[in-house]
Amino acid sequence: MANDNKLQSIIGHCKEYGFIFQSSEIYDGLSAVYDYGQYGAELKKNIREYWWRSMTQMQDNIVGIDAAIFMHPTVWKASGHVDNFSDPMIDNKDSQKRYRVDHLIEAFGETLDKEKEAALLLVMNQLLEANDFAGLKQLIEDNKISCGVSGTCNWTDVRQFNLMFSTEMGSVADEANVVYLRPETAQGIFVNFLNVQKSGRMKIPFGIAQTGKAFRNEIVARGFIFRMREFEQMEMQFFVRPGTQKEWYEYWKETRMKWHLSLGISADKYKFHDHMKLAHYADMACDIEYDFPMGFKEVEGVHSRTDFDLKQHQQYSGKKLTYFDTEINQHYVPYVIETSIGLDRAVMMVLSEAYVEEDLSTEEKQDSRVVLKFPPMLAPIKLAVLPLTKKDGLPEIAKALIDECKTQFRCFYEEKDSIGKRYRRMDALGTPFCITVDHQTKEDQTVTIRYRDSMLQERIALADVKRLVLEKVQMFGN
RNA sequence: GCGGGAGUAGCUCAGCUGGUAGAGCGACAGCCUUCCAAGCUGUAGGUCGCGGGUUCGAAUCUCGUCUCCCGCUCCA
Repeated sequence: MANDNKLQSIIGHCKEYGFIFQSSEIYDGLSAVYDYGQYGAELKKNIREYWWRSMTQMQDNIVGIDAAIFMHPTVWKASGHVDNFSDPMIDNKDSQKRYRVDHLIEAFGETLDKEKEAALLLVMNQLLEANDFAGLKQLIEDNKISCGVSGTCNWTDVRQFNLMFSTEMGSVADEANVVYLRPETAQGIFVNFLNVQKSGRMKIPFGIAQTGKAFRNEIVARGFIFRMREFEQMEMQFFVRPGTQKEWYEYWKETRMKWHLSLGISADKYKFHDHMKLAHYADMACDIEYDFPMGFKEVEGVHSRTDFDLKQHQQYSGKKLTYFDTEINQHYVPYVIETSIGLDRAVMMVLSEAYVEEDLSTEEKQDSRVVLKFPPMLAPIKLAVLPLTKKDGLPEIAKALIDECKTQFRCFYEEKDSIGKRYRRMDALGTPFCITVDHQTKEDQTVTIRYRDSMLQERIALADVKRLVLEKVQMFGN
């Protein structure tokens, strides 16, 4: 319950302080679509940047690309999304339970003997292939398949939910011009596999990374920015020699977990969730789950995708997508290990982790603050410079310091209200460092630096500010 | 999609046995010149989510709709 309140508080805080707004709010909003505000955009950009540099700059054998959202429609036939990304569903009217039709029938099949089960599944698959929804409903009714909750056979019609958005390309809106908004970014990498490998003279094992928007027409999209219809993925496809996928899968599981821990988040907030039921392309798969305010939920997936995708594209395009491995003198279609993290989920994770309501009450008075304890490298604003008063030349000194620092990192200037109030405002935005310029600054060129998390203050030389902050906000220290 | 809850100022909410809106905080301007919010003065800001109905009159009653939250469901 307290966690429900925490999610509410975070959502409210995000809106009030310019991190995340609902899309089209003045028109009542658009369901499950959100906009990033002035600070949210900075935060998101910083997380993306940290991921990008971790996965490209810091790696010897991974390069980044930026593929288009639109792709040839056949891509999605080859990937299996046209056929598998839409699930026929049926509801039981009495229990209000919804089932995927294939799951419902398969579960019933397991109660039959082997022969009958096989016959049932054969019929089901034929009907699924033909998109014969009436036939599927008939099949359910003929077999008197009942709802596990209500026990009745009072079913709605079978309905289709296609999770891909589509639109038309070109001026003529006919069937031939339908294009999809990509439901995942991965295919942009697979179709460019040879382009990158050849032009970059890449040798296996190597990886291709990219970040970008993807779109899914979720039936129910909820949980703030956890499940949105338009979202951003950050993913990397690592191409390996067939047979070595197991070791690389383990390698990337571990490497990606280290990345998460490098955000300063403790290990007990994470767990791996191995997939028992694998997607059609995978031979091993797991999720990295983070303990969100609403419980452990997937933030990242690590999948061993085998050679499924490249083989499919090879088949559908008629183009060879093989690699010649000079070490073993062999042509082969590489196997792929995928790491795929939702950027918006990462934002939500970082926000959940950072958001703290602190009770600062003393015997004399009640006091509290809301503080976002972002890792400094991710904070939207790195440094606030605050003149203690707005006269006696203090603002001039403060502004000169800002001018000195703003080429390197985001700064914020504020002279209104009491110094304590300004500190608290910066806490609410997650600014890790505040510099206060006072009268003593004019005497000895020192200022007060105040730390967000500890609220401690110390006197440092004005000339050292830029270097000190730069050291603390860099992404990769020594 | 089903069930439950909610929508009034930037935020938290009051007003809801019908008579066209208030508080606290916040914001802005000024005073104070203060090293951890809540000192003083002043100002701005709301067709009460949207649409229809009942009524002389609707924030209030009623119907519809949109959005958000929770649970179920779903989730490559």
